[in-house]
Amino acid sequence: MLTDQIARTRRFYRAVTAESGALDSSYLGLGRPLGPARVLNAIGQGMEELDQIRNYLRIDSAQLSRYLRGLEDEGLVTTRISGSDSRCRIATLTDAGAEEIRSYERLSDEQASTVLARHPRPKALLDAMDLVAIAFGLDRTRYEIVSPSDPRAQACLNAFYTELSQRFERGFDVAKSCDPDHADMTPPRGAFLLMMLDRLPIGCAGLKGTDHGYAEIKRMWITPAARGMGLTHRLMAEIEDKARALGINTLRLDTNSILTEACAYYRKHGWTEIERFNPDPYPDLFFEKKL
Amino acid sequence: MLTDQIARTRRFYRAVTAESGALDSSYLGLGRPLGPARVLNAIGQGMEELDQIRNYLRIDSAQLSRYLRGLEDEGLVTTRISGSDSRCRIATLTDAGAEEIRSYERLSDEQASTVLARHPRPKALLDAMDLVAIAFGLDRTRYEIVSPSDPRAQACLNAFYTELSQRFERGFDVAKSCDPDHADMTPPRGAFLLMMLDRLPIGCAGLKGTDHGYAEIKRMWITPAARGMGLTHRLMAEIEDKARALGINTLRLDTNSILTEACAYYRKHGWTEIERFNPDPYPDLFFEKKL
DNA sequence: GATAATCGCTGACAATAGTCAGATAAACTG
DNA sequence: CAGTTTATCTGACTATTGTCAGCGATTATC
Repeated sequence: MLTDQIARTRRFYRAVTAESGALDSSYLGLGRPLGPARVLNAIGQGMEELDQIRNYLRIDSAQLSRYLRGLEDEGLVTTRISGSDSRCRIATLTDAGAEEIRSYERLSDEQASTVLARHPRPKALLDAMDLVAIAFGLDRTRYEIVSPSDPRAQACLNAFYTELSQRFERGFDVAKSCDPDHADMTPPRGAFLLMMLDRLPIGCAGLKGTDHGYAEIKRMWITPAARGMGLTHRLMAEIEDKARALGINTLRLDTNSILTEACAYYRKHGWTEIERFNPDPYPDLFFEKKL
Repeated sequence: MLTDQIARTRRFYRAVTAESGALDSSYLGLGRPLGPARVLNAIGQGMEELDQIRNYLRIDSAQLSRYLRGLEDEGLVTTRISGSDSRCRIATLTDAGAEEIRSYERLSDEQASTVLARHPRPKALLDAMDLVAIAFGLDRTRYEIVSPSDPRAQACLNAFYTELSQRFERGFDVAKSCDPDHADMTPPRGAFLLMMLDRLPIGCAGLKGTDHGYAEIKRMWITPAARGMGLTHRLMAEIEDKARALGINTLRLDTNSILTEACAYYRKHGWTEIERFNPDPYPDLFFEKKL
């Protein structure tokens, strides 16, 4: 049975490497050799320090130097000396470079939508791709502090509310819940944290400042495809760090005993159950943690 | 929402290309440049005609020639002139070549099991990988006629029986069903057909010869990850071809009205409902088709 | 403030991959 | 059987990628 699982995994690898042959060559669709194209693309993804680019693309310093000079000659990239350490250099796209990146993006988008369009069950395929992408990308997650009204934050929140309304017997209506003021979840009073993989959010958590000597954790959510992989712990650790950085030393949160995984997590990780501290109708369990 | 789907698809691509960088270099783990390694591997996969190899690897004729000569010099491959067309050549692995392939296989197996071992929900990951692999590999399906006792056939049949026992209200017990004699599903009386993707079966169908002027289609099954993509039709077309080749001109089958997708398919594709023609307790619908 | 370490650059190669124009032999076509 | 097509191979290049040693300039270390 294990050999069967290995065979399935290898079949997957074969399928995607066969498929992504087409993807790799789309880099080349721009009529540029792979090396410089990858560098241009890395810069377009926001990588600036040469060190970072070298590390990501795993190319030699001499190689990168030559690629960069080539891209500079073509007027796609400029480099300047870093302010903080004048040994280091920073690469930036010129307008022409940015335009070239955009055309690459368009091409990739087209390819992606072709893949989806060709499939009779795009939703199932997307879910499967999410699971795989998250499984493989766990080490590349990043955090971002955004406004609670950021569209990516809103997307997470909507998914969260939808899930609550399905899990709670009597449904869930945000309007009836204590929806935190945006100001309370914005620095310096609080924060709203997104966990990102590539450019998509896979989880969120809100830190709501109060005037009562503690802050609350609100709207803690991880996308279903990413559950069971210890991401909750990472996200909580990250938001606790943020809280400490804001000078907060007591955290509270409310939850519902229906959300068994969450409750188990809190009990196991230094949270202690306390008395109800707000009138919100949905929660029935309340926790506190000293930082 | 569509842009979101595209972003998810592209995240998937990024994840697997980042991941399969490791995979690609495992080719190189053998200490051989990518080109010759790919050729060696293609031959190891059973590709023999140079034309076929060139086509699969998309490499130039001159290039392949040189790679082959290099592999010959190393004693990993021999080439001989094809019997049917002496312009063509056939490449075969030597023992040393086969051993090198095996060490590559071991490496790939190890990598695959590492990926699985690292994941907290290997079953979900495997299901997702299957779905993706099948979606991407649809054009590479092959058919194979095997004995019904072949382990791959047995794996399909067990999956089929398990599914039936879940879908039928009173469960399913093969022993109580009319389990066809293996001889009836073996040429020249009949056949057992596997639909393969890479080296794994994704579906099966049995053709059971009888002495009553017709043959029966039995044990028609497609793996869940591959459903909704028109594979039933392909598999049915293939087995009808096989039936014709065996000189069969009337097909019958039995099914249960619970299996709504299957019934809808039969009605739509030239099958006409007929009276019960066997005493099997599980089916309640009977079809016939003239070829 | 001397010494060591780091960063990016250039030069000099070596290895690998891709391309094209014939050459040769075999097979197909009428 | 002459002419054409096909499959493979060789030679001659070019393009691309990978590697190493060493050079200035700058920064870290003691």
